[in-house]
Amino acid sequence: MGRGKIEIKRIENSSNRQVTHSKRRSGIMKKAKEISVLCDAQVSVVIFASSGKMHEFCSPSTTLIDMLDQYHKLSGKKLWDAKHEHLDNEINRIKKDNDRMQTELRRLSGEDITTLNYKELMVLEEALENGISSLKAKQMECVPMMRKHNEMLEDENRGLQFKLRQMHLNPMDDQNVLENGDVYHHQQGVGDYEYQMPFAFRVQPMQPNLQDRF
Amino acid sequence: MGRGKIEIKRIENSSNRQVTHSKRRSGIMKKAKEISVLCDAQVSVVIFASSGKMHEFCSPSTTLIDMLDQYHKLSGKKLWDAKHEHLDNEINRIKKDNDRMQTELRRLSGEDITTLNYKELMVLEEALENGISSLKAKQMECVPMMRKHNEMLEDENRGLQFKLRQMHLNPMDDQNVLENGDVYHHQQGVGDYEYQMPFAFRVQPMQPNLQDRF
DNA sequence: AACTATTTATAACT
DNA sequence: TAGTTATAAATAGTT
Repeated sequence: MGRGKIEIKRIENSSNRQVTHSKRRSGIMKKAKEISVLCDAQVSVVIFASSGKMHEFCSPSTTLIDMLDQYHKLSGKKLWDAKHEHLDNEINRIKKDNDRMQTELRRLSGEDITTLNYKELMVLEEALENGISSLKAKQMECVPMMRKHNEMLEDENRGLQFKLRQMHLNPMDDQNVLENGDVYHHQQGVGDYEYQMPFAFRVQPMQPNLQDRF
Repeated sequence: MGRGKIEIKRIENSSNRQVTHSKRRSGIMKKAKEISVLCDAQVSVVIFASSGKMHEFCSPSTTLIDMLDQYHKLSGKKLWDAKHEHLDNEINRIKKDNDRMQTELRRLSGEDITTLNYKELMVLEEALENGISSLKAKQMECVPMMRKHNEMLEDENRGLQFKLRQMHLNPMDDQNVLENGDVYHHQQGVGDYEYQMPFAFRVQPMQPNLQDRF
């Protein structure tokens, strides 16, 4: 393609060679860019002139490093030294572990179990039941602590209610002004008659249903 | 260059894209070879199709590794170190994920929960309960299949018992020799009186407790 | 670096 | 999928 056909062999004239290099290089780079766009391909071109100058093209969707990674995987040829290979292997190993655990977690949470057969479902069920029973055992250990906590809350409750009663008996006292500066107002549903009742009948645990979990 | 001019943008038709990829790729490879000969250049071309297939050209006087070494020197871009760092980062990231999932799995199986507080235990419990309920739902889908299987087993059971009774009525007949060549012997706990009873009273499901799981 | 005659690449078609 | 052909694009030799 040109004024005359040329034989494909080294151009001896250095100047001509340089010109042809420049022209053809830009041609190749253009073609590389075009195929990457037209065909959604990842392309890397690296050209060293005999002068030592380097030129490169890499499709914008990727990097040379990523391409070399893929090259490594697909061709099987080892481009890196042993150290990199070791890291690569470790990544693969950990990734496998990762996938395995991810699958297991998903299954334990009830997702992606449609492909499991009956036997696998039974194994899964056993694992879940074991987890539940261990958990219940652990929760049992909390009972005494929870009871103590409950008692503390009840005490506090009594104290607060006492304070409220005091305020009612002595309205507009200093104690009537709460700590944040707001003036106390009656809460809905709290009748005055409550303040005449003995403490013991009025105190309610603040989390009455908590012990239902055990 | 062709029957018509085309715009340089992704070819949507997959088949056309593949054909164009193949044609243009061979064009680029040819050009790469030509410039390497004509201009005494070192050229590396690597192309990944969107299908994942890889093709490469490397001028015969060198190797990809040598070229990457030169690239390293000339561009100043650290392919190795960058690669190394990149791998290290990825390993750390994945390892963190790994640890997180491992902990979660251990907790779901009831281990290492002594350090959890009450709130965390409740979250865990909820996860386990959700898993169980999803699982039960899935198991319910198996009921019809299991029932069918049960019926098949019961039928087979009837057939076998009938065969056994025949052998008892006609001892040392041809039928007395089982298919695998063994001679039939009484099984423990099967009394002769059974063979006088109507079928319907003797047949038992082979896995009587199977349905208890549901 | 620009031009252009010619070769080469390839888009559409078979 | 591979081969053909009309046309677009690349480029060798020239200015």
